[in-house]
Amino acid sequence: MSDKELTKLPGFRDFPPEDFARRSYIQGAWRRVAQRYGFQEYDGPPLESLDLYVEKSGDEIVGQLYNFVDKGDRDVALRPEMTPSLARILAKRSRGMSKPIKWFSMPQLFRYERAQRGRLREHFQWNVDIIGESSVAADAEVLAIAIDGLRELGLTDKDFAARVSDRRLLTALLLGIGVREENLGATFGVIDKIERLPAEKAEQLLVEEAGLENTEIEALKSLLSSTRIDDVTREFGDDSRVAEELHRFRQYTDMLESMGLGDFVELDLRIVRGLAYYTGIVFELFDRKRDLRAICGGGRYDRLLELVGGDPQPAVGFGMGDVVLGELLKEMNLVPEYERSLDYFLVAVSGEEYPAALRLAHQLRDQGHSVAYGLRQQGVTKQMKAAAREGANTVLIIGPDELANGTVLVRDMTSGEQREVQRQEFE
RNA sequence: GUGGGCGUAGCUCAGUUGGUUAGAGCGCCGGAUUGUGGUUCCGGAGGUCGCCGGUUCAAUUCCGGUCGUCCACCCCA
Repeated sequence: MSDKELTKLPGFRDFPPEDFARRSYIQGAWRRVAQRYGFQEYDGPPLESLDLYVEKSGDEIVGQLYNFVDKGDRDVALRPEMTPSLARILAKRSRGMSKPIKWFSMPQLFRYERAQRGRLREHFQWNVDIIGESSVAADAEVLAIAIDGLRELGLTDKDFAARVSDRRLLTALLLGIGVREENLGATFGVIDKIERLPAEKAEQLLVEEAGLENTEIEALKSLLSSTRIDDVTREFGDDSRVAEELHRFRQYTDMLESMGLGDFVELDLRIVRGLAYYTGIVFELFDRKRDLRAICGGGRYDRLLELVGGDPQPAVGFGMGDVVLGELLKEMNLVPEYERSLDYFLVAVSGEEYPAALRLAHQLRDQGHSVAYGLRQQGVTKQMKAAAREGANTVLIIGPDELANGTVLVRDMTSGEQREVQRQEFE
């Protein structure tokens, strides 16, 4: 051993069994829900070519890439998000696949930045995507899955909500209130962070960076404070392009309403999403108390497959990380207590019975039961303690008497009752 | 990347106004108990007081640096 202590890298997590159990609990819920919607699981490599991200994901992501040069002189990066990999995987083969393609994954993702609450250098993210379907029903399906993923973990509409918007709708609205086409990008940028800015600062940016006039700013403020589609329709719906976008957006929310998920969904035009590749409906899931960062974010990205060199395919999906979600679950007391559990624990009283115990243990294992026993010769007390520690439901005791009689003492560890049973009954 | 809090046993923490052998609870190991667990009792192991340097007769304690961690900011898939 070196005298220097080996520690884990900053921002990375260990998963001893208690923590691994929590991770499995979350991932199990994700997997069940995805399968319930008919989605197929896939994965890709954790290490990708740097090029996959530098032009497609936007500067924010590239600045936080966990990247390096490998021994083959290749510029590589640990994947910071899954969508580019998905696009790459599908780029070549999607042409021959029946549509829509409904895939999900739970990749471990990486970024290089200082760790803080809800953000580490590594996390697991549930990714769910529908490729090859431009209908708004696909958008609704994807949001429904995200919501159900949280419902599956015991969260309700009292705990979280989806804030939804549509970049196409927002574009039409901005053009409608007089924002010039060349200023759209900058305006989006300011809207994206408007919640985090003081009001004066936001207005200043809208004038200086987005080139907006005062009247436009007033209209924009009214827009962004709208939480009901009806209000937006009344105020801005005369514009034919806006009306068209509103129609689709209403279909979207109506579908979620029909599913019974209406109470989870709120219009919020301030949701833009930082990622460069989103093209349509976008959404984020937040805890109601707003203590935490976004639990989940997603939307439509119809251009991405084309950008990575594949066939153009409409696409919509989301990513949900395990770190923020884990904190919310802990806060809500929705993480089940970790317990070991075992069907049977065998006790050999004197050591003479060890061969018979091994034989019985293996018969039970062949039948599919979980079975353990002491791995060294110890007194019965010790073995019973071990049985309790491992969470045994039933202890099977074989001593000299049982060995002679061909029986086994069956002890129910919950009730404490025990009875003698012929060993053959377990065969 | 910037600023601040914190770093003492496996875990949660106490303590030392600078002074000999640094403590508790929980956990772990052993025993009470050579055919019976979860309770109880007794005993034990486990610490270079994060690391490096400075001040001092003497540093776990004061000072500086560094690393780690947490929080906030920047940013946010």
